[in-house]
Amino acid sequence: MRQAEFDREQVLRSALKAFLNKGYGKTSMQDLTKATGLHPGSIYCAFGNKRGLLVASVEQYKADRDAQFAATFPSDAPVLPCLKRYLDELVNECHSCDSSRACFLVKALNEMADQDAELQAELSTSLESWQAALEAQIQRAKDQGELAADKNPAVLARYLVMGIYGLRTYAQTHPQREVLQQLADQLYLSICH
Amino acid sequence: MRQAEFDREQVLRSALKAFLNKGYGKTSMQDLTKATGLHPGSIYCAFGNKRGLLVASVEQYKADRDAQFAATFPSDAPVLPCLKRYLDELVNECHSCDSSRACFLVKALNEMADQDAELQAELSTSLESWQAALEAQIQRAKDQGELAADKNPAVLARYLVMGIYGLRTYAQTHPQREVLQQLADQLYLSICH
DNA sequence: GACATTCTTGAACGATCACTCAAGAACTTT
DNA sequence: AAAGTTCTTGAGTGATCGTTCAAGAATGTC
Repeated sequence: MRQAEFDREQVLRSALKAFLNKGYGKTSMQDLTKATGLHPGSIYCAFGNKRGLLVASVEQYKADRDAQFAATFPSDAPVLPCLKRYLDELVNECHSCDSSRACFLVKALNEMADQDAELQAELSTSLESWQAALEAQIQRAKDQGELAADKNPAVLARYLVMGIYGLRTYAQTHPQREVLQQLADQLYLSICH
Repeated sequence: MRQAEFDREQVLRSALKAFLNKGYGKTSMQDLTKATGLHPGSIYCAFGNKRGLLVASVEQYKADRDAQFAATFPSDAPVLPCLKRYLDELVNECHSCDSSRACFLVKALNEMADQDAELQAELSTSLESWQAALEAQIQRAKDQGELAADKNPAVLARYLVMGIYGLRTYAQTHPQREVLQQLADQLYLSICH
């Protein structure tokens, strides 16, 4: 017996970065071997093919984001300050130079949806569960009296998701911190009134 | 002398549709010859190369959108009803089956920005001038007393652009009319208070 | 109707792509 | 330390890509 020599999570994060930089279609296997340090044969042994590496990268991304989400919204804390911090972190991420301004799920969806129905379905349900998690937090805020009783959490969550999509897109032409921060603040106020 | 046999505008709209369907990278010249009815040589004669066809398509798209914008915002009409109608048309467009849910400018920007700085700059300025046109309308609404005097047109226009980006992205996973219409209405209210 | 000019046609080219596989390297077991 | 097993290596494969170009078709001029 002999164990594989690479760290799967690290490989997936490297691949993800490569995909984010160039997009799936224009990331060649050569790019991926350089980014991950793995040779073609190893990649095909571990992930089947290029698409398999993308799928695995998506899952890793999802897991990382879920962990980050849970850390930002502790279950015993007031919700609205956490939401504010969540948006501030989003602004930071969009402002930073590395090309993680776009959400990987949305970017993959935009590029692949027309040609890969299966992947589209998986990405859609991931985004759906993210929206559901936001909705649950808004519901909790309502239950705790942080939000007016006449608010509809489902509607607010949808609007919030739309706003975050828009913010990430806007950041691609306007990465200036002040602009993004102002937009995020307006979005926050739209939710809280 | 002999004139070219194809209608340039129609060719560009066909090419644009092909690019929108598959994305620039995955639209092959074979796809483009089929979509436009032109043979490779004719395309290269008229537009230089594949990228040239994209650039020309972008310009055609821009011109078409500008005309549509001018038609939606007549200079002698009240602004807010026009804005409402503008958003309703957007909902219609996102709801329709053909794959024009994404703005071509944004789609191209997302796919090409990292690899084509020149195109990125052109797309950015196009989007900028669109935002400026929206800002001018909002300013006019303010001047005509349709909006409160303490509103900042530049800030509102930015927020509106962000919201439209978000709506178009949201439509890619949720093309249902009711959902999109509700989001558009919320966005409209965020602008008008 | 014949010549000159321009446009159209589509087969062919080099480059690049995702992917394969047989040989060598490295680790575990005995 | 030697054998056995698994992982690693990277040159090679067929397919597809964007692009070219020389020959043929169609138009305008005399």
